[in-house]
Amino acid sequence: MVKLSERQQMIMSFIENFIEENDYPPTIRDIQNGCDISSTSVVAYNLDKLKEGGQLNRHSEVSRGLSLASVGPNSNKFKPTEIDSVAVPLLGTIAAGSPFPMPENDTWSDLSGSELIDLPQAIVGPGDNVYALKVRGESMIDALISDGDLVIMQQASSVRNGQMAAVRIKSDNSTTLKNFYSEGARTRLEPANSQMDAMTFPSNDVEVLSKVIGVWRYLA
Amino acid sequence: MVKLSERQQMIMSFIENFIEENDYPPTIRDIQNGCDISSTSVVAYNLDKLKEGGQLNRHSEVSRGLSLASVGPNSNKFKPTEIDSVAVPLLGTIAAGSPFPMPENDTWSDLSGSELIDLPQAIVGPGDNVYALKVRGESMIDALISDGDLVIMQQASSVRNGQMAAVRIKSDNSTTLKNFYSEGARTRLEPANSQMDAMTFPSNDVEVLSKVIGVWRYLA
DNA sequence: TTATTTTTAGAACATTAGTGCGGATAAAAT
DNA sequence: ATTTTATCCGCACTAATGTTCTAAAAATAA
Repeated sequence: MVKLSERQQMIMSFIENFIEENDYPPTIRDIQNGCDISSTSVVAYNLDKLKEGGQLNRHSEVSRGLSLASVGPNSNKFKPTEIDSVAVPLLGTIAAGSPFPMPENDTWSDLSGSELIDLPQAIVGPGDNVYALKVRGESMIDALISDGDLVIMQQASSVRNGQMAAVRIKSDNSTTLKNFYSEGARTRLEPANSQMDAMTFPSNDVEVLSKVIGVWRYLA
Repeated sequence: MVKLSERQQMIMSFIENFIEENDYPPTIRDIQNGCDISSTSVVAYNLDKLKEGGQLNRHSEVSRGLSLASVGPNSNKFKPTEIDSVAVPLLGTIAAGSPFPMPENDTWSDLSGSELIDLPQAIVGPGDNVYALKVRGESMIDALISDGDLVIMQQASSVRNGQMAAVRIKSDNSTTLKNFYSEGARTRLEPANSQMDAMTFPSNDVEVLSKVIGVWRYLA
Protein backbone atom coordinates (compact mmCIF):
# COMPACT_ATOMS: atom_id res chain seq x y z
CA MET A 1 0.00 0.00 0.00
CA VAL A 2 1.14 3.50 -0.72
CA LYS A 3 2.23 5.48 2.25
CA LEU A 4 -0.05 8.34 3.16
CA SER A 5 1.37 11.77 3.68
CA GLU A 6 0.85 13.38 7.03
CA ARG A 7 -1.81 15.59 5.57
CA GLN A 8 -3.59 12.68 4.00
CA GLN A 9 -3.62 10.84 7.27
CA MET A 10 -5.05 13.87 8.95
CA ILE A 11 -7.72 14.14 6.31
CA MET A 12 -8.63 10.50 6.71
CA SER A 13 -8.89 10.87 10.44
CA PHE A 14 -10.96 13.96 10.11
CA ILE A 15 -13.37 12.28 7.76
CA GLU A 16 -13.74 9.29 10.03
CA ASN A 17 -14.43 11.43 13.03
CA PHE A 18 -16.73 13.72 11.16
CA ILE A 19 -18.88 10.89 9.94
CA GLU A 20 -18.90 9.36 13.36
CA GLU A 21 -20.11 12.59 14.88
CA ASN A 22 -22.46 13.89 12.25
CA ASP A 23 -23.81 10.88 10.52
CA TYR A 24 -22.92 12.33 7.14
CA PRO A 25 -19.65 13.01 5.35
CA PRO A 26 -17.91 16.37 5.40
CA THR A 27 -17.66 18.80 2.53
CA ILE A 28 -14.37 19.83 1.09
CA ARG A 29 -14.61 23.02 3.08
CA ASP A 30 -15.39 21.15 6.27
CA ILE A 31 -12.17 19.27 5.73
CA GLN A 32 -10.35 22.45 4.88
CA ASN A 33 -11.28 24.04 8.17
CA GLY A 34 -10.97 20.92 10.21
CA CYS A 35 -7.46 20.25 9.01
CA ASP A 36 -6.28 23.85 8.76
CA ILE A 37 -5.68 23.72 5.07
CA SER A 38 -5.53 26.99 3.27
CA SER A 39 -7.25 26.07 0.06
CA THR A 40 -10.10 23.91 -1.06
CA SER A 41 -8.09 22.87 -4.04
CA VAL A 42 -5.51 21.29 -1.79
CA VAL A 43 -8.23 19.25 -0.18
CA ALA A 44 -9.56 18.23 -3.56
CA TYR A 45 -6.09 17.30 -4.65
CA ASN A 46 -5.52 15.05 -1.69
CA LEU A 47 -8.95 13.52 -1.86
CA ASP A 48 -8.17 12.44 -5.37
CA LYS A 49 -4.94 10.93 -4.20
CA LEU A 50 -6.74 9.09 -1.47
CA LYS A 51 -9.23 7.83 -3.96
CA GLU A 52 -6.50 6.60 -6.25
CA GLY A 53 -4.91 4.89 -3.30
CA GLY A 54 -8.19 3.21 -2.58
CA GLN A 55 -8.62 4.61 0.89
CA LEU A 56 -11.66 6.57 -0.07
CA ASN A 57 -14.63 6.47 -2.36
CA ARG A 58 -15.44 9.67 -4.07
CA HIS A 59 -18.17 10.65 -6.45
CA SER A 60 -17.44 13.72 -8.46
CA GLU A 61 -19.92 16.54 -8.67
CA VAL A 62 -21.72 15.07 -5.72
CA SER A 63 -21.71 17.06 -2.57
CA ARG A 64 -20.58 15.10 0.41
CA GLY A 65 -20.10 12.22 -1.96
CA LEU A 66 -17.40 10.71 0.17
CA SER A 67 -17.33 7.39 1.85
CA LEU A 68 -14.66 5.42 3.57
CA ALA A 69 -13.49 2.50 1.54
CA SER A 70 -14.15 -0.33 3.89
CA VAL A 71 -10.58 -1.36 4.06
CA GLY A 72 -9.54 -3.76 1.43
CA PRO A 73 -10.34 -4.04 -2.22
CA ASN A 74 -13.46 -5.94 -1.47
CA SER A 75 -15.46 -4.44 1.29
CA ASN A 76 -15.50 -6.45 4.39
CA LYS A 77 -19.01 -6.31 5.59
CA PHE A 78 -19.78 -9.28 7.71
CA LYS A 79 -23.29 -10.30 7.14
CA PRO A 80 -25.23 -10.29 10.35
CA THR A 81 -26.45 -13.66 11.32
CA GLU A 82 -28.69 -14.72 14.08
CA ILE A 83 -27.44 -16.62 17.04
CA ASP A 84 -29.03 -17.87 20.15
CA SER A 85 -28.88 -15.49 22.98
CA VAL A 86 -29.86 -15.35 26.56
CA ALA A 87 -31.65 -12.40 28.04
CA VAL A 88 -29.88 -11.53 31.23
CA PRO A 89 -31.42 -9.14 33.73
CA LEU A 90 -29.44 -6.10 34.70
CA LEU A 91 -30.21 -6.03 38.38
CA GLY A 92 -28.51 -2.82 39.31
CA THR A 93 -25.20 -1.25 40.00
CA ILE A 94 -22.39 -2.00 42.36
CA ALA A 95 -20.46 0.78 43.91
CA ALA A 96 -18.09 0.99 46.78
CA GLY A 97 -19.94 0.76 50.04
CA SER A 98 -23.35 0.21 48.58
CA PRO A 99 -25.16 -3.00 49.35
CA PHE A 100 -24.61 -5.68 46.77
CA PRO A 101 -27.70 -6.26 44.69
CA MET A 102 -28.55 -9.90 44.79
CA PRO A 103 -31.54 -11.64 43.40
CA GLU A 104 -33.56 -13.36 46.04
CA ASN A 105 -34.75 -16.80 45.21
CA ASP A 106 -38.25 -15.64 44.66
CA THR A 107 -37.09 -12.62 42.73
CA TRP A 108 -36.17 -14.70 39.73
CA SER A 109 -39.76 -15.19 38.90
CA ASP A 110 -40.42 -11.51 38.61
CA LEU A 111 -37.71 -9.71 36.75
CA SER A 112 -40.15 -7.69 34.77
CA GLY A 113 -38.94 -4.50 36.26
CA SER A 114 -35.33 -4.89 35.32
CA GLU A 115 -33.69 -4.16 32.05
CA LEU A 116 -32.67 -7.16 30.02
CA ILE A 117 -29.42 -7.58 28.16
CA ASP A 118 -28.97 -9.99 25.33
CA LEU A 119 -25.77 -11.94 25.45
CA PRO A 120 -24.69 -14.79 23.21
CA GLN A 121 -25.53 -18.11 24.70
CA ALA A 122 -22.08 -19.35 23.82
CA ILE A 123 -20.70 -16.89 26.31
CA VAL A 124 -23.24 -17.10 29.07
CA GLY A 125 -23.76 -20.82 28.98
CA PRO A 126 -27.06 -22.37 30.00
CA GLY A 127 -27.91 -19.11 31.63
CA ASP A 128 -29.54 -20.33 34.81
CA ASN A 129 -29.56 -17.76 37.54
CA VAL A 130 -27.36 -15.45 35.56
CA TYR A 131 -27.60 -11.73 36.04
CA ALA A 132 -25.60 -8.63 35.30
CA LEU A 133 -24.48 -5.69 37.34
CA LYS A 134 -23.11 -2.40 36.22
CA VAL A 135 -20.08 -1.12 38.04
CA ARG A 136 -20.13 2.39 39.33
CA GLY A 137 -16.85 3.91 40.34
CA GLU A 138 -13.36 2.58 40.59
CA SER A 139 -13.71 0.56 43.75
CA MET A 140 -13.17 -2.72 41.92
CA ILE A 141 -10.04 -1.62 40.22
CA ASP A 142 -7.96 -4.24 41.96
CA ALA A 143 -10.17 -6.80 40.29
CA LEU A 144 -9.34 -5.18 36.95
CA ILE A 145 -12.83 -3.85 36.73
CA SER A 146 -13.52 -0.19 36.21
CA ASP A 147 -16.33 2.26 36.07
CA GLY A 148 -19.00 1.36 33.57
CA ASP A 149 -18.06 -2.27 33.23
CA LEU A 150 -20.75 -4.84 33.08
CA VAL A 151 -20.20 -7.83 35.32
CA ILE A 152 -21.98 -11.04 34.41
CA MET A 153 -22.60 -13.20 37.42
CA GLN A 154 -24.13 -16.51 38.23
CA GLN A 155 -25.61 -17.23 41.56
CA ALA A 156 -23.63 -19.86 43.40
CA SER A 157 -22.88 -20.74 46.97
CA SER A 158 -19.49 -22.17 46.29
CA VAL A 159 -16.85 -21.86 43.65
CA ARG A 160 -13.68 -23.61 42.56
CA ASN A 161 -10.37 -22.35 43.73
CA GLY A 162 -9.13 -19.52 41.60
CA GLN A 163 -12.52 -18.49 40.42
CA MET A 164 -13.49 -14.87 40.74
CA ALA A 165 -16.55 -14.43 42.89
CA ALA A 166 -18.60 -11.94 44.73
CA VAL A 167 -17.92 -12.71 48.34
CA ARG A 168 -19.17 -11.24 51.55
CA ILE A 169 -16.96 -10.85 54.57
CA LYS A 170 -19.41 -11.39 57.37
CA SER A 171 -17.37 -9.78 60.09
CA ASP A 172 -17.32 -6.39 58.45
CA ASN A 173 -20.33 -6.94 56.24
CA SER A 174 -18.51 -5.88 53.09
CA THR A 175 -18.78 -7.37 49.64
CA THR A 176 -16.11 -7.46 46.97
CA LEU A 177 -15.09 -9.26 43.87
CA LYS A 178 -12.02 -11.40 44.48
CA ASN A 179 -10.39 -14.57 43.35
CA PHE A 180 -11.36 -17.26 45.76
CA TYR A 181 -9.01 -19.88 47.23
CA SER A 182 -10.14 -22.26 49.91
CA GLU A 183 -7.32 -23.39 52.18
CA GLY A 184 -9.24 -25.46 54.65
CA ALA A 185 -9.96 -23.50 57.76
CA ARG A 186 -9.00 -20.29 56.10
CA THR A 187 -9.94 -18.74 52.82
CA ARG A 188 -7.66 -16.56 50.80
CA LEU A 189 -9.03 -13.73 48.71
CA GLU A 190 -6.76 -12.50 46.02
CA PRO A 191 -7.20 -9.46 43.80
CA ALA A 192 -7.22 -10.19 40.11
CA ASN A 193 -4.39 -7.77 39.81
CA SER A 194 -1.64 -9.97 41.08
CA GLN A 195 0.51 -6.99 41.86
CA MET A 196 -1.65 -6.40 44.87
CA ASP A 197 -1.70 -8.34 48.08
CA ALA A 198 -4.02 -11.13 49.03
CA MET A 199 -5.81 -11.43 52.33
CA THR A 200 -6.98 -14.44 54.25
CA PHE A 201 -10.00 -14.87 56.46
CA PRO A 202 -11.49 -17.64 58.56
CA SER A 203 -13.49 -19.71 56.12
CA ASN A 204 -16.69 -19.33 58.08
CA ASP A 205 -16.35 -15.58 57.84
CA VAL A 206 -16.53 -15.71 54.04
CA GLU A 207 -19.73 -16.25 52.14
CA VAL A 208 -19.83 -16.78 48.40
CA LEU A 209 -22.69 -14.93 46.83
CA SER A 210 -22.14 -15.41 43.14
CA LYS A 211 -19.44 -16.36 40.78
CA VAL A 212 -18.26 -14.04 38.11
CA ILE A 213 -18.75 -15.47 34.67
CA GLY A 214 -17.53 -12.59 32.64
CA VAL A 215 -16.80 -8.93 32.41
CA TRP A 216 -17.81 -6.79 29.53
CA ARG A 217 -16.30 -3.38 29.07
CA TYR A 218 -17.83 -1.27 26.38
CA LEU A 219 -15.68 1.60 25.24
CA ALA A 220 -16.81 2.79 21.84
CA MET B 1 -47.19 5.44 15.15
CA VAL B 2 -48.50 7.78 12.52
CA LYS B 3 -49.52 6.25 9.26
CA LEU B 4 -47.43 7.26 6.30
CA SER B 5 -49.09 8.65 3.24
CA GLU B 6 -48.55 6.87 -0.02
CA ARG B 7 -46.14 9.54 -1.12
CA GLN B 8 -44.18 9.33 2.09
CA GLN B 9 -43.88 5.60 1.74
CA MET B 10 -42.62 6.04 -1.77
CA ILE B 11 -40.09 8.60 -0.60
CA MET B 12 -38.86 6.32 2.14
CA SER B 13 -38.31 3.39 -0.15
CA PHE B 14 -36.70 5.60 -2.74
CA ILE B 15 -34.23 6.84 -0.17
CA GLU B 16 -33.46 3.33 0.96
CA ASN B 17 -32.84 2.16 -2.57
CA PHE B 18 -30.83 5.20 -3.45
CA ILE B 19 -28.50 4.78 -0.54
CA GLU B 20 -28.11 1.12 -1.29
CA GLU B 21 -27.17 1.86 -4.87
CA ASN B 22 -25.07 4.95 -4.49
CA ASP B 23 -23.55 4.78 -1.09
CA TYR B 24 -24.75 8.28 -0.29
CA PRO B 25 -28.15 9.80 0.33
CA PRO B 26 -30.17 11.54 -2.36
CA THR B 27 -30.75 15.24 -2.70
CA ILE B 28 -34.16 16.72 -2.59
CA ARG B 29 -34.11 16.91 -6.34
CA ASP B 30 -33.06 13.30 -6.66
CA ILE B 31 -36.13 12.40 -4.67
CA GLN B 32 -38.26 14.75 -6.70
CA ASN B 33 -37.32 13.05 -9.93
CA GLY B 34 -37.28 9.56 -8.53
CA CYS B 35 -40.78 9.89 -7.17
CA ASP B 36 -42.25 12.06 -9.90
CA ILE B 37 -43.00 14.95 -7.66
CA SER B 38 -43.58 18.27 -9.24
CA SER B 39 -41.84 20.52 -6.77
CA THR B 40 -38.88 20.45 -4.46
CA SER B 41 -40.98 22.12 -1.82
CA VAL B 42 -43.27 19.13 -1.73
CA VAL B 43 -40.33 16.89 -1.10
CA ALA B 44 -39.07 19.18 1.62
CA TYR B 45 -42.50 19.23 3.15
CA ASN B 46 -42.74 15.48 3.30
CA LEU B 47 -39.23 15.05 4.51
CA ASP B 48 -40.08 17.24 7.44
CA LYS B 49 -43.10 15.13 8.17
CA LEU B 50 -41.01 12.00 8.03
CA LYS B 51 -38.54 13.55 10.38
CA GLU B 52 -41.25 14.49 12.83
CA GLY B 53 -42.55 10.98 12.63
CA GLY B 54 -39.10 9.69 13.46
CA GLN B 55 -38.64 7.68 10.29
CA LEU B 56 -35.81 9.86 9.10
CA ASN B 57 -32.96 11.94 10.36
CA ARG B 58 -32.48 15.20 8.64
CA HIS B 59 -29.93 17.94 9.06
CA SER B 60 -30.99 21.26 7.75
CA GLU B 61 -28.79 23.25 5.43
CA VAL B 62 -26.75 20.16 4.84
CA SER B 63 -26.76 18.68 1.41
CA ARG B 64 -27.65 15.04 1.39
CA GLY B 65 -27.99 15.32 5.14
CA LEU B 66 -30.46 12.49 5.29
CA SER B 67 -30.17 9.22 7.07
CA LEU B 68 -32.57 6.46 7.84
CA ALA B 69 -33.58 6.28 11.46
CA SER B 70 -32.59 2.72 12.04
CA VAL B 71 -33.71 2.67 15.61
CA GLY B 72 -37.36 2.63 16.25
CA PRO B 73 -40.27 0.59 17.33
CA ASN B 74 -39.57 -1.90 14.59
CA SER B 75 -35.98 -2.56 15.55
CA ASN B 76 -37.16 -4.82 18.31
CA LYS B 77 -38.84 -7.33 16.12
CA PHE B 78 -36.63 -10.27 16.99
CA LYS B 79 -37.72 -12.83 19.43
CA PRO B 80 -35.97 -12.48 22.74
CA THR B 81 -34.02 -15.64 22.14
CA GLU B 82 -32.47 -14.52 18.91
CA ILE B 83 -30.42 -11.47 18.27
CA ASP B 84 -28.36 -10.18 15.43
CA SER B 85 -24.78 -11.03 15.73
CA VAL B 86 -21.65 -10.21 13.89
CA ALA B 87 -18.90 -12.68 13.21
CA VAL B 88 -15.64 -11.08 14.20
CA PRO B 89 -12.34 -12.65 13.25
CA LEU B 90 -9.95 -13.53 16.01
CA LEU B 91 -6.73 -12.46 14.40
CA GLY B 92 -4.26 -13.59 16.99
CA THR B 93 -2.81 -12.77 20.32
CA ILE B 94 -1.07 -9.79 21.81
CA ALA B 95 1.68 -10.24 24.27
CA ALA B 96 4.34 -8.00 25.65
CA GLY B 97 7.03 -7.36 23.12
CA SER B 98 5.42 -9.26 20.33
CA PRO B 99 4.47 -7.43 17.18
CA PHE B 100 0.93 -6.25 17.17
CA PRO B 101 -1.21 -8.30 14.81
CA MET B 102 -2.90 -5.93 12.46
CA PRO B 103 -5.03 -6.79 9.52
CA GLU B 104 -3.34 -5.71 6.33
CA ASN B 105 -5.55 -4.29 3.70
CA ASP B 106 -5.39 -7.39 1.68
CA THR B 107 -5.84 -9.60 4.68
CA TRP B 108 -9.45 -8.63 5.03
CA SER B 109 -10.27 -10.47 1.90
CA ASP B 110 -8.93 -13.72 3.23
CA LEU B 111 -9.97 -14.34 6.77
CA SER B 112 -10.66 -17.94 6.13
CA GLY B 113 -7.79 -19.00 8.33
CA SER B 114 -8.91 -17.14 11.39
CA GLU B 115 -11.39 -18.21 13.92
CA LEU B 116 -14.63 -16.29 14.01
CA ILE B 117 -16.37 -15.10 17.13
CA ASP B 118 -20.01 -14.22 17.29
CA LEU B 119 -20.74 -11.04 19.16
CA PRO B 120 -24.03 -9.21 19.52
CA GLN B 121 -24.40 -6.59 16.89
CA ALA B 122 -25.68 -4.18 19.50
CA ILE B 123 -22.24 -4.31 21.03
CA VAL B 124 -20.06 -4.40 17.99
CA GLY B 125 -22.00 -1.91 15.91
CA PRO B 126 -22.00 -2.11 12.15
CA GLY B 127 -19.01 -4.36 12.42
CA ASP B 128 -16.87 -2.92 9.70
CA ASN B 129 -13.23 -3.70 10.11
CA VAL B 130 -13.76 -5.10 13.53
CA TYR B 131 -11.50 -7.82 14.82
CA ALA B 132 -10.57 -9.42 18.07
CA LEU B 133 -7.30 -10.22 19.76
CA LYS B 134 -6.60 -12.47 22.66
CA VAL B 135 -4.34 -11.12 25.34
CA ARG B 136 -1.46 -13.26 26.45
CA GLY B 137 0.26 -12.33 29.67
CA GLU B 138 -0.12 -9.44 32.02
CA SER B 139 1.58 -6.76 29.99
CA MET B 140 -1.63 -4.81 29.55
CA ILE B 141 -2.49 -4.78 33.19
CA ASP B 142 -2.26 -1.03 33.41
CA ALA B 143 -5.04 -0.91 30.85
CA LEU B 144 -7.11 -3.11 33.14
CA ILE B 145 -6.69 -5.98 30.76
CA SER B 146 -5.34 -9.29 31.86
CA ASP B 147 -4.29 -12.64 30.54
CA GLY B 148 -6.96 -14.35 28.52
CA ASP B 149 -9.04 -11.27 27.86
CA LEU B 150 -10.51 -10.75 24.46
CA VAL B 151 -10.04 -7.27 23.09
CA ILE B 152 -12.46 -6.14 20.41
CA MET B 153 -10.92 -3.58 18.12
CA GLN B 154 -11.92 -1.54 15.17
CA GLN B 155 -9.40 -0.38 12.68
CA ALA B 156 -9.08 3.39 12.73
CA SER B 157 -6.39 5.89 12.07
CA SER B 158 -7.66 8.34 14.62
CA VAL B 159 -9.73 8.35 17.75
CA ARG B 160 -11.48 10.84 19.96
CA ASN B 161 -9.77 12.12 23.02
CA GLY B 162 -10.18 9.77 25.90
CA GLN B 163 -10.78 6.77 23.75
CA MET B 164 -8.71 3.69 24.37
CA ALA B 165 -6.70 2.72 21.35
CA ALA B 166 -3.90 0.56 20.16
CA VAL B 167 -1.13 3.03 19.46
CA ARG B 168 2.35 2.60 18.17
CA ILE B 169 5.21 4.70 19.46
CA LYS B 170 7.30 5.05 16.35
CA SER B 171 10.51 6.01 18.08
CA ASP B 172 10.79 2.78 20.00
CA ASN B 173 8.53 0.74 17.77
CA SER B 174 6.35 -0.43 20.62
CA THR B 175 2.62 -0.91 20.68
CA THR B 176 0.33 -0.59 23.64
CA LEU B 177 -3.25 -0.01 24.59
CA LYS B 178 -3.71 3.37 26.16
CA ASN B 179 -6.23 6.12 26.52
CA PHE B 180 -5.48 8.65 23.85
CA TYR B 181 -5.47 12.40 24.34
CA SER B 182 -4.36 14.75 21.60
CA GLU B 183 -2.91 17.97 22.94
CA GLY B 184 -1.87 19.55 19.70
CA ALA B 185 1.80 19.07 19.10
CA ARG B 186 1.97 16.45 21.79
CA THR B 187 -0.09 13.42 22.53
CA ARG B 188 -0.72 12.09 25.98
CA LEU B 189 -1.15 8.42 26.58
CA GLU B 190 -2.80 7.52 29.80
CA PRO B 191 -3.24 4.09 31.32
CA ALA B 192 -6.81 3.08 31.98
CA ASN B 193 -5.79 2.55 35.55
CA SER B 194 -5.77 6.12 36.68
CA GLN B 195 -3.52 5.31 39.57
CA MET B 196 -0.67 5.04 37.13
CA ASP B 197 1.12 7.83 35.40
CA ALA B 198 0.50 9.17 31.93
CA MET B 199 3.19 9.84 29.39
CA THR B 200 3.33 12.33 26.58
CA PHE B 201 4.97 12.04 23.18
CA PRO B 202 5.36 14.25 20.16
CA SER B 203 2.18 13.76 18.19
CA ASN B 204 3.98 12.65 15.09
CA ASP B 205 5.68 9.92 17.06
CA VAL B 206 2.35 8.33 17.87
CA GLU B 207 0.37 6.34 15.37
CA VAL B 208 -3.13 5.12 16.04
CA LEU B 209 -3.63 1.61 14.80
CA SER B 210 -7.07 0.69 16.04
CA LYS B 211 -9.54 1.81 18.58
CA VAL B 212 -10.68 -0.44 21.34
CA ILE B 213 -14.39 -1.06 21.22
CA GLY B 214 -14.67 -3.45 24.07
CA VAL B 215 -13.05 -5.95 26.32
CA TRP B 216 -14.50 -9.30 27.11
CA ARG B 217 -13.19 -11.35 29.98
CA TYR B 218 -14.49 -14.85 30.22
CA LEU B 219 -13.96 -16.42 33.59
CA ALA B 220 -16.31 -19.32 34.06
C1' DT C 1 -72.08 23.75 2.18
C1' DT C 2 -68.59 26.36 4.55
C1' DA C 3 -64.54 26.63 7.22
C1' DT C 4 -60.13 24.68 8.30
C1' DT C 5 -56.20 22.03 7.78
C1' DT C 6 -53.17 19.44 4.96
C1' DT C 7 -50.82 18.78 0.78
C1' DT C 8 -49.22 20.15 -3.72
C1' DA C 9 -47.32 23.57 -7.20
C1' DG C 10 -44.23 26.73 -9.16
C1' DA C 11 -40.57 29.64 -9.14
C1' DA C 12 -37.28 32.61 -7.46
C1' DC C 13 -33.69 32.77 -4.03
C1' DA C 14 -29.68 31.88 -1.12
C1' DT C 15 -26.24 29.09 0.15
C1' DT C 16 -23.59 25.22 -0.08
C1' DA C 17 -20.11 22.97 -2.19
C1' DG C 18 -17.21 20.92 -6.14
C1' DT C 19 -14.00 22.40 -9.93
C1' DG C 20 -10.41 24.68 -12.58
C1' DC C 21 -6.50 27.46 -13.33
C1' DG C 22 -2.31 30.33 -13.01
C1' DG C 23 1.27 30.62 -10.14
C1' DA C 24 4.08 29.80 -5.80
C1' DT C 25 6.80 26.17 -3.14
C1' DA C 26 8.93 22.38 -1.93
C1' DA C 27 10.82 17.81 -2.64
C1' DA C 28 13.12 14.59 -5.64
C1' DA C 29 15.73 13.33 -9.47
C1' DT C 30 19.33 14.29 -12.90
C1' DA D 1 22.66 23.72 -10.01
C1' DT D 2 18.86 22.55 -12.89
C1' DT D 3 15.09 20.15 -14.34
C1' DT D 4 11.14 17.45 -12.95
C1' DT D 5 7.55 16.29 -10.17
C1' DA D 6 4.53 16.55 -6.46
C1' DT D 7 2.01 19.79 -3.41
C1' DC D 8 0.14 23.80 -2.03
C1' DC D 9 -2.30 28.60 -2.50
C1' DG D 10 -6.01 31.84 -3.62
C1' DC D 11 -9.54 32.93 -5.99
C1' DA D 12 -13.10 32.93 -9.13
C1' DC D 13 -16.64 30.31 -11.32
C1' DT D 14 -20.57 27.55 -11.56
C1' DA D 15 -23.12 23.60 -10.66
C1' DA D 16 -25.47 21.46 -6.92
C1' DT D 17 -28.80 21.79 -3.54
C1' DG D 18 -31.65 23.36 0.51
C1' DT D 19 -35.17 27.11 1.59
C1' DT D 20 -38.99 30.17 1.26
C1' DC D 21 -43.08 32.44 -0.25
C1' DT D 22 -47.50 32.66 -2.38
C1' DA D 23 -51.30 30.49 -4.24
C1' DA D 24 -54.03 26.79 -5.55
C1' DA D 25 -55.88 22.16 -4.97
C1' DA D 26 -57.34 18.42 -1.99
C1' DA D 27 -58.72 16.43 2.03
C1' DT D 28 -61.16 17.00 6.61
C1' DA D 29 -63.87 18.87 9.91
C1' DA D 30 -67.94 21.56 11.28
